[in-house]
Amino acid sequence: MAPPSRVDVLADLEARGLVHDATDRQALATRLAESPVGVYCGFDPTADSLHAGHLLGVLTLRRFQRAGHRPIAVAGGATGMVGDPSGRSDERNLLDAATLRANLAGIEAQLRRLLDFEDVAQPALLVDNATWTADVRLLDFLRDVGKLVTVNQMVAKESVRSRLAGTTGLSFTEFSYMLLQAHDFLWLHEHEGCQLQIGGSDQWGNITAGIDLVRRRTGEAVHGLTWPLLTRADGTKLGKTTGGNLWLAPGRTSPYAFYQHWVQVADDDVERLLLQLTLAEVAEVAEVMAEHARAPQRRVAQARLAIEVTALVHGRSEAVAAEAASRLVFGSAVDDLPAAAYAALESELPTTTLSRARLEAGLDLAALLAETGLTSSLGEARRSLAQSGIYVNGTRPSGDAPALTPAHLQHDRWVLLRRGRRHHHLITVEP
RNA sequence: GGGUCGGUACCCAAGCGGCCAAAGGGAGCAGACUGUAAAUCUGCCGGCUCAGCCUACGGAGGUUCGAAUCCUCCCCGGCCCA
Repeated sequence: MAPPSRVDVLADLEARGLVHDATDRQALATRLAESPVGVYCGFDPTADSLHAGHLLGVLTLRRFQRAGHRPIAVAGGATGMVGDPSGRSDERNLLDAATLRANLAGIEAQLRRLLDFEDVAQPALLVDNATWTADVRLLDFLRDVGKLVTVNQMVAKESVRSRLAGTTGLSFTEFSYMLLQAHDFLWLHEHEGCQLQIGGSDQWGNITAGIDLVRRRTGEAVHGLTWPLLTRADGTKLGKTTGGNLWLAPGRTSPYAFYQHWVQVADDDVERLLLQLTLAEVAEVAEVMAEHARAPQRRVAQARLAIEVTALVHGRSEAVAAEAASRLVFGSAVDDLPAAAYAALESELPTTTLSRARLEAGLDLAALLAETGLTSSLGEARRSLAQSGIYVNGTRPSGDAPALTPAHLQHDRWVLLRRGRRHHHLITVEP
């Protein structure tokens, strides 16, 4: 099925539940129909990798691109120096220049892989707002930008208001963030033909600040659109794992762990995630959901979500490998896997290599669990053991101080450890 | 600058000289039930060489047999006044 045309993007976004707020929808629709427009979304380098939350921005840019518009991804080399107060209850710590540079390089590389720069009609554009901001002189900025914005308007923005009302306060630096972002929109409008800024709903205030600035400076009407923040059905934040964020960088969150996160998504969330985090057409998602409804225990919707999102971020072959490993490990007969299966698991599961000598000497299982990181401490290892939460090759060990011995080796080489229902770790012994 | 209130474990939040590794809630983890879902019930939930010890209640000192709790100074934040 063909992606929506230039004209229907809006309707498609709405069908996916991706429109939280938009400026004059009629005017925006008209403008989108007229001719391709530049669409801008910013990504601030708060870490050296993007995380699951950023996927919405990336994908929405892609949706516009597929519909024939021009995506402009802005890496916030300038705004990242200041820190966006939106949606935060306390003051950010400023990043030092070296960290910022490293972060910027990290997310720029990811954006390059996630967006299409080859597309002949409307190749994506990736820019760093530091290129047009770094050399702006303070006095010029105050005269050209500051003069066009009243503090009254700024104070009225939700992001500022909540901080003024809260217990933490707001530094002038963060207060100014909005002006920088507004200035970005103005610059992109004047130099790159940008007509539309998109972002999460927490960006609404910053986006409208930019729209106002453009109107005052140029008299032209530009547009804004936000999507609802990515949350779970129960309202809690999505894209967080136990260890923190769900990162796109494979070094921080392995493709297998990334894949697993999406397979484990709740039924109540899976449809929305399919709509919002994959490029599958709306009608197709409906089909998947219908199949899922017929046999929810098969979890076809979650499986589809996981493979799609993982493929998007890590590439098809990584996604397929993660899926295959998942099937092996969550399949029924874990104690009867062929050697080839174990070999495949080595590159997917977190793995620890032990010397044969250590194993022959007899290894305290609790200590090993802590060593491998399957449990976060020795204490937790003992607790899990006592609570029957640990499995060796799919079987619960018995006894007060269970040990790992050569007898546990499968194919004379591997042991599969598991904590709870879904945390696996592979032990490999040198041949 | 003055006054005042506050800074407790991942988060919120009690404690206000010993019974405090610190109530309660949330999050998280495990078990039962399941479908790698939700809901529910149960247990756990700082670390360790684990009947004990160590680290911890913004920071540094001090009083005391003993301090998260009292005193001094400092740092950070809110509010009010200037």
